[in-house]
Amino acid sequence: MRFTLKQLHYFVAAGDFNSVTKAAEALHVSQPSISSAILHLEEETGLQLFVRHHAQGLSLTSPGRQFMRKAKQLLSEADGLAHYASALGEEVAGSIKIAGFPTFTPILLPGLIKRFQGAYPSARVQCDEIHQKDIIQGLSIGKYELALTYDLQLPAEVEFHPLIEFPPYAVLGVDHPLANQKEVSLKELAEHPMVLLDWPMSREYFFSLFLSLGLEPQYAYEAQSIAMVRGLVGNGFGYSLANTPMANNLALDGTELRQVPLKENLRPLRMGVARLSDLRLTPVADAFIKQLEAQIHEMSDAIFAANSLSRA
Amino acid sequence: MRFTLKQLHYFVAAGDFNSVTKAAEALHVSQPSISSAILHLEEETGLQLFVRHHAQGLSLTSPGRQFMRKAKQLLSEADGLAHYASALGEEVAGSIKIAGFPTFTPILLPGLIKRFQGAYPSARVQCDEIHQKDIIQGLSIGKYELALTYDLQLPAEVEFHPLIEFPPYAVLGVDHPLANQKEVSLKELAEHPMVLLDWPMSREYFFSLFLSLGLEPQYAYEAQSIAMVRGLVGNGFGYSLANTPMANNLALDGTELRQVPLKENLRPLRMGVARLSDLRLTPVADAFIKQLEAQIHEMSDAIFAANSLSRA
DNA sequence: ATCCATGCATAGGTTTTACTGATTCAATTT
DNA sequence: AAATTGAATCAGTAAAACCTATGCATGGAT
Repeated sequence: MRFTLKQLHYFVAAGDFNSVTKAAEALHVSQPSISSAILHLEEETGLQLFVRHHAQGLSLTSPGRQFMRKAKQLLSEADGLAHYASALGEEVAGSIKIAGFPTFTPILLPGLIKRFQGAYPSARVQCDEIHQKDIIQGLSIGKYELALTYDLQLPAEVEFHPLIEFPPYAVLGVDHPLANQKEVSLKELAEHPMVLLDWPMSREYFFSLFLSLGLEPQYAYEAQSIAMVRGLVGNGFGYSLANTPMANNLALDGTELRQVPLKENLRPLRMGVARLSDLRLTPVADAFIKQLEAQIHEMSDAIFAANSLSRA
Repeated sequence: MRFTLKQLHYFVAAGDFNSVTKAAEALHVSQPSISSAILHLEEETGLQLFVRHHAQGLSLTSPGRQFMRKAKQLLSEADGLAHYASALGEEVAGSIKIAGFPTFTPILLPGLIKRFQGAYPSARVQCDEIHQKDIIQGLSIGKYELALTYDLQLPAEVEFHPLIEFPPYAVLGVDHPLANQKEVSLKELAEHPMVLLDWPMSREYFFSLFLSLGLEPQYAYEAQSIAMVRGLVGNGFGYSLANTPMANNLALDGTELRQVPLKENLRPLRMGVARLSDLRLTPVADAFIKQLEAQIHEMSDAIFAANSLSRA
């Protein structure tokens, strides 16, 4: 870098006033400061920027005027950067990049993002749907400012704020022998074939539920997506277990599903916001968390209503 | 200004390398220099730009990444300004603003500008047609880098390079009693009414020609433009005097004119390039002068040919 | 014509900032 | 446990930015 923003600033002021002295007064610095900034720029660019008039200031040369036009532009862009930075630090503006665990993200986030961007139009949300290991990795290298996930396998440097608990429930095809019960026990289910959501953390969690009661599930199918699990269950391949409440009881192929609560009081999953504990949050992130809490609050009512319906 | 380009540069390097130490090596400065630049920017913007990882460098936070994007942009624009300045100083680029005396400017410049911009496509010429007083004023305040004018009334700080001499000649309507002579003397002309080009410097110059022979012209009309002078002469209001050779012997209204040389050996006008003596010329200006000299050279041949024709 | 005022440039000295080498501190790897 | 990595901190120094005072050339007033 062969010049500083300060030098450009001094030069531009002198050019605007056609006077070193007036520029110095306006900028509250001494006259030699302005003078030397100009001299430095002239030296550096090899251009004669001003014609000096004895005892009556100076005036821009033709190249001086051309250089000044561009210099002003650069200064205003530098100013823009300063404003941009302070906006990032003080206002709800800019973008936030977050990670979401893939089970509930498609249910929770679309409405939340809509709500958030309605409240803060100059903010943007970008969410990656990824698994716990990548969430933790992404948080710790600062790739994501926040993550929406379960409090499982989180290391010490990640801070977790729980928002809602999801107890596990059974998902059954309408033709399943247990589909019409008000409740069903894991013990009963263990007799039947199960469709497993074969995801890193989910797999162990569901297995642990059976294990805690001394049971062992029979896997009929290990599917890689929730849509596939629901399709398989809808087509009678077996029951499945889930935590994330879903407001839709049709699989993608239109087959019908039942959500049935479990008799046993099993360890629920706690969903919440995870963040790096020593990372200062931006205003966007703070605002996003607030909107998230409100959204969860409203949704738990809706979920409760939906659950009531499915029970009826 | 709350940050310097250097700080941004250091920060961006650290962001690119995800390492303070690597950035320091790359920029050939010490590691604390980079560190403090980052700290300063974080302090100044109020943003946490990096997440520090013990013993394994650092990584950009989400706001850090956003800030870095803009910072890189600003740096590249600063670089652009540096290049722009050095182009102005070293290449034939940018624009040149010149002044031209209004008599010959419309004859000389259109072709010259065409030629010049053909040779240097990234250069622009802007010419004001103004009178001597404004030319001198404009040169001395650096408004014009060059002026094409006569060497009359030029102050000491203006340097003049003569290019061509224009002897005065008579302009007559075809029906003028003296129109068919090969040559005409001022003495003869002084008996007839004259159409005067009533311009500051021209007025005195033409008068001085008569004065030098102890004559006095009779002004029939004092016109404010060359077009008007030619129209009046063409319509028989009187003769006129001119220096600037013109390749067209029709007035704007189509009436015909004759150019007749003067018998007396009168002081010609010297046309040339004027510039402020202590103003360093840009490469554009230098190139323009060269093109001008070539143009004048070619045109004097053409003018000579035209004059011969008018004599025949 | 002389004197004063104007305004940029320069000089000398001081304060501020920037930079470096050495060290510390925390975590990671061996 | 020891060695290594890599950022932060510290203290000393070099550089730069800045200010006051002065010089110098000119324009305008008396």
